[in-house]
Amino acid sequence: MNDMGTRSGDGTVGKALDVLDQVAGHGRPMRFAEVLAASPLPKATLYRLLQTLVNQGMLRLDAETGAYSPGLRLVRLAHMAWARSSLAPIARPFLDELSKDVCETIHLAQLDRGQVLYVDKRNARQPIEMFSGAGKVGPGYCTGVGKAMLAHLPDDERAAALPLQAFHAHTGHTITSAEALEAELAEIRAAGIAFDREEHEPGIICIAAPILSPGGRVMGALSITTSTDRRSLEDLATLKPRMIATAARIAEAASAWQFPDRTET
Amino acid sequence: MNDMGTRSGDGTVGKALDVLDQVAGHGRPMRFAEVLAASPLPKATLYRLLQTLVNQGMLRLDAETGAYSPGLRLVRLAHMAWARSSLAPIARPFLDELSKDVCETIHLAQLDRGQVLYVDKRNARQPIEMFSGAGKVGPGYCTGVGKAMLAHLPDDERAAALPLQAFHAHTGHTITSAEALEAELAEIRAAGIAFDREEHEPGIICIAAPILSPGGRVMGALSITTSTDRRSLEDLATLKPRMIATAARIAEAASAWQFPDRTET
DNA sequence: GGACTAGGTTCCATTATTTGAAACTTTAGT
DNA sequence: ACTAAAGTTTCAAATAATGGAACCTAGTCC
Repeated sequence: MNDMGTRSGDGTVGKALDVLDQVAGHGRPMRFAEVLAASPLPKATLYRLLQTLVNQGMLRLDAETGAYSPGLRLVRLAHMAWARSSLAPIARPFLDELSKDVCETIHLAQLDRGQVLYVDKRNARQPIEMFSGAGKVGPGYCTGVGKAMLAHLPDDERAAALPLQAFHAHTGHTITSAEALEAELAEIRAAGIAFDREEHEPGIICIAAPILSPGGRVMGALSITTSTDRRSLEDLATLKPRMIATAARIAEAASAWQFPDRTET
Repeated sequence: MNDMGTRSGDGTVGKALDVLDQVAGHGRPMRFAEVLAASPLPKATLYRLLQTLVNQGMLRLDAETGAYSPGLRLVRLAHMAWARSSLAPIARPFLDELSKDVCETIHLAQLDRGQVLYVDKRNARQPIEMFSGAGKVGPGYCTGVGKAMLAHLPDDERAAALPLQAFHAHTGHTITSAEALEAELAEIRAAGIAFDREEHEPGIICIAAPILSPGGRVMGALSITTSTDRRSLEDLATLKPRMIATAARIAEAASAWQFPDRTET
């Protein structure tokens, strides 16, 4: 519903993946007509595309209801992607430790096209909520992790990421312009830490630290979230050293995990 | 000019997904030349396909090393697929309970083209091993969950699934022919429960129950795994009532979760 | 230093694949 | 039985994919 100029249709494959996103992103199984209504593609084209995707196991077509839903092949790919391309497996022990330490919700996130992609999570209460946390996306401009990562992006990438932000005013505290965000990012860069001051949800605040490679590249970010009636921002700020330390240890572990190829300059 | 027996075939999209599988399935980032060597596609074609996949965020191309790895967009899709098309989110509380009850490894699995796809897992010791369990695939003919699911498949689907089995003799106990498997499946169907009698790994046994919809369709299976030096098969068998009960409750919860469409006949 | 080599990228005429309006079939509603 | 809507197939035209070969580029060897 926000910015339309999404992925430029990379030929047939692009279209197919768009359809996949469409169907997978929808909250429940979609009938053909529904998909058709939501897609710019003509009937016949869409039809064959869906057929192909089902054939490939990326979508599942329920014979009973004739509705499409994400296929199990995605779960398989999912595993591979998460296990190898995300910080989550590496960061897990550190998150566990931090979680035991401070009893608050913890997020581990990475940046994907200017958006925040949560790749792991620890809940205050529950031992662990598995996939339920991993894979979710959120806005970059009004979350702690988002701002922490954007702040430390190289100039050109940051310039590319800012126009992708929706700048929707979720609350009265939300930053709603690229200029204001740039200013905030500069502060965050200087401070080494980011805060979410009820910018996304009223009553919800967080402190976030970027995870930077030895070369200074942004690898991800982690955050501790709480609510204003449990803790104050000042209170959260006292966690800064622990967050920085944890972020550093994750970065170190991630670098060590690098394959014996060329490491960074 | 495609009379050579390509498995996928489905036009450009099929090829692209094959490449995706190839790269994601490989244990570590792949350089272009590596992918090329492992692919039947000509250089230029592969090159453009990879470009497209990177463009679409399904793969990531590390600028430093020029190596391809799974992209974060997959993680996003992953989440959706897992959250909506698998039993895992629904079954979680029941698995937790069962896990607390019996202190053994528990698996939740679904069937994907005759193969077992594990969608959730509880470890005996460790709190939870996250993705490390979900997304993995295993053989259908020599695992408890696999046999439990195959046993309750409708005749035509079972007939389609059996030829997909590898029937590799992992151990001396492995069932190595379709006929023998059919006989075992009939027994399992009658007993309502399946055992893995060291058929996959020596010393590893398990008891597995199918999760059947009210209409009798196979939705998945769950299993409790242990080793012969900790428990005997007879010992495991005493867990049967609890497994059946848990499976029934999961099935019920899953049915209740069905969207207000047409429910099963 | 120069020339060799392997990995990576681009060109472009050819060709297969995709396209989509429309016709057709099936399913659901009255 | 009739009608409307959803789903499926057809086929000529248009488009996008193809892949052999040329072309870079960076590293290596003599």
